[in-house]
Amino acid sequence: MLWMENVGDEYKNYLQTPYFLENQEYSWTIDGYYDSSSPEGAPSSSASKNIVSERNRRKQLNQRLFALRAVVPNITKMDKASIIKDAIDYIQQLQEELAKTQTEIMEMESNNPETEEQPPPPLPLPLPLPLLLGSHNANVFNSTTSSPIQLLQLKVMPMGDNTLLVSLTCTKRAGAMVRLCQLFESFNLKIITANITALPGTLLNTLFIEADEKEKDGLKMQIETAIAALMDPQSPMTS
Amino acid sequence: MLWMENVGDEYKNYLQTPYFLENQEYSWTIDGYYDSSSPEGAPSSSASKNIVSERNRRKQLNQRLFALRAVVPNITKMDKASIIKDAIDYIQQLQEELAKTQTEIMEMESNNPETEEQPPPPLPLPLPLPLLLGSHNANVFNSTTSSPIQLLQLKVMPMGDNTLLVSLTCTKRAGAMVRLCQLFESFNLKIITANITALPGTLLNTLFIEADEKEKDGLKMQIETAIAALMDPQSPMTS
DNA sequence: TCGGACACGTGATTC
DNA sequence: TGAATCACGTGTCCG
Repeated sequence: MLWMENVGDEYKNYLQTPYFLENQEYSWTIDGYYDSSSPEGAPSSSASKNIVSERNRRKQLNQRLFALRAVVPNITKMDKASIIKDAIDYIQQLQEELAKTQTEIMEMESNNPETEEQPPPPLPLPLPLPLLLGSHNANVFNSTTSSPIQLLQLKVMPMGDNTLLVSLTCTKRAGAMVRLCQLFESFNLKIITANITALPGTLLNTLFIEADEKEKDGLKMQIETAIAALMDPQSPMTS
Repeated sequence: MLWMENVGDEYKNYLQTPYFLENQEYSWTIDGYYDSSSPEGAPSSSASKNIVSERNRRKQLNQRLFALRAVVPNITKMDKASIIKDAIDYIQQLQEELAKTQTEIMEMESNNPETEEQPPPPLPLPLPLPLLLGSHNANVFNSTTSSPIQLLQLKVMPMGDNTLLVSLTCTKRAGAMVRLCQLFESFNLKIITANITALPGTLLNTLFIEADEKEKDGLKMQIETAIAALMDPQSPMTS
């Protein structure tokens, strides 16, 4: 806890009241640092304005940090830096798990296309996948993320020597590279070599995957469907 | 950017030299505050020890904050408080989506119990939902996420024609590519061309960035610190 | 006693 | 100017 106690002391005055009123007693003079100036009248000595401003800034920053700590489970140390670090790790865990579960859903859907004729009522409606991966939804500002990626070209070719060549071209959108990387990483493929090149307008992607003869067809299908799901439904390729 | 420039100024003294030596000139006497004590001999004036300590603490905290910003997409304002706030919102979005997808998986599985024909693959076993929000603790399976990325080589070189060349080599870890992409996308750089190549053990990254002469130094510093923050602290490069 | 973690007041900078 | 943000040095508390 250490510093939180002090923070608590600080918040005791703030959190309960929307705004702290009259903190003039709070800005007590340290050994008469500032008692001299400003005989009175205009109490804002313009220097102590900065003081209170800075105080509020620190307060807000600590509040936010506190809120962050509340959202992240398993905070080990209450250290400021540790809180941020734990948050980072946690975010990465969430991202990874999300990618995993989503690809899992995709696999299940592709394996059981008949799942659509189930009882309509409960059915939360198998979300359109592109929306899922790209989401962080309710994005007013985030139209970039949800802006569709257009698939320009996709080839998945067996190559002999137990390798599969994937060649992909698509339009470049904000977050496109991230989504592509997440997609392929979530596959848990044996990637021999992967290469992504971003040109001004487009994204080129080439990867060599290790797969024995039996796996190839399955993998090919899997990749194609996953990519198709990630891309714009109106894309020239997916139509 | 605002405050990052100052950070750059701060790092100018750190990143290039393992430790800044002889900061006695740096701890210049403010109107002769501390000039009196410690004639010499023991250079650690015990007061300036605190100064350097505090400096490092601030540095680390900013690094962490920067790393946090790298993990969260769609950072709007570079404000410290805003970074934390965006991170909080993002975490809540992730938690929500994860809960959705996992319940979806559970429903699908309960409807199609035969989908278990794939026990051998990773299949992380859909967690019981209540465990979801609270947990993510001590991930047995997820040691990959926390496995550190080691920075093997980093060069940021001005190139004339208003371009900056970034050449990066690091060890390949799960999520490494995703994190790298997020990092660079979050910069909002004018990327002329980017290229990521994944080899069995390592990750090669080359990008050309458009930046006029004035920006170059700032960008260079910014990138170096961001990368350093993303990488393993014990990495041979960051030491 | 030494070091780590913190809040504080201050000056600088930027818009 | 004026408000906002930051880094800095400092004193203090605690293990």
